[in-house]
Amino acid sequence: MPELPEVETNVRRLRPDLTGQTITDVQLNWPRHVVLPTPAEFQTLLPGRTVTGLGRRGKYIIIELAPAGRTLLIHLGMSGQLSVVPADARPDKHAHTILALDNGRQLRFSDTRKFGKLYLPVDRQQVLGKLGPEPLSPEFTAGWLTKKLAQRRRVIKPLLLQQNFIAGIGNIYADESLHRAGVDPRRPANSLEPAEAAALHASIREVLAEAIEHQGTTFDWVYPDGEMQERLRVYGRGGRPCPTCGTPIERIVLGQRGAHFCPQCQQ
DNA sequence: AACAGCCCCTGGGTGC
DNA sequence: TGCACCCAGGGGCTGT
Repeated sequence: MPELPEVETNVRRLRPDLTGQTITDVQLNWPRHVVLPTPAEFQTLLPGRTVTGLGRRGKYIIIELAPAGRTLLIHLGMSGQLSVVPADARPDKHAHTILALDNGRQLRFSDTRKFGKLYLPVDRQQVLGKLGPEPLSPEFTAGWLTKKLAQRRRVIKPLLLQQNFIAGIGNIYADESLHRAGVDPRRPANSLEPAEAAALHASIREVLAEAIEHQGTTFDWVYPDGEMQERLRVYGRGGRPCPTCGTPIERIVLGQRGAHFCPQCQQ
């Protein structure tokens, strides 16, 4: 499940392959991936535009284009993957959107579960405007988090997943951050003491930064579960011992979503 | 503001 | 080997 670190890794890998390339053709094999404008407009607006840079906001990939006036935004959903390959590379039955580039290569968007989304807005704020702060940016401070948590009665774990609260945290890193901070995922946000909020702030940044660091070396984007599991302390480890204290990890459902935590370490 | 419920999808897992 | 079934998950939407 691509969260902020995986999206960031994608951006870094794609940047050298895409920057400076001009899109010559758009193939839409699953038009419903396109949220806006209409698939037909998407198809006519892209050819002739050149990629001038790549960025990220939350879990969105931002592809800057020239001439300006439109920005390509991609959300990978749960199973989305992007790759740049030669046009004659082996066809991929899940490559639902294919952008032909003028260097004979293609940007392929594959998404087996089809939760991904493509946008080509005039104003990117139309899509990104409601997102909360970037957790790795300077504006995301312990003070900010402490203040915001005090204002919310919502349970902390589902709150961390709200993209309009903080951008980029998904189920995996929410669970991992709470474990590292020693905070029970069921606690109301406003029950956290300032010291706990500060610990959570630090944990979120550490967990995300470490994950980004590791994508570069071990994470081959197609999840090699072995590598992945080793790194995760609670996520997906229900029933297995907590790496810190040995107590079996519990798995419960919170806000319609699986939550994993150590009942001993997280209070 | 909060939250339950539903929907979109499909590979992978389980039970028969 | 195959079939029926259930589930996870990001996020948008509706209804309470």
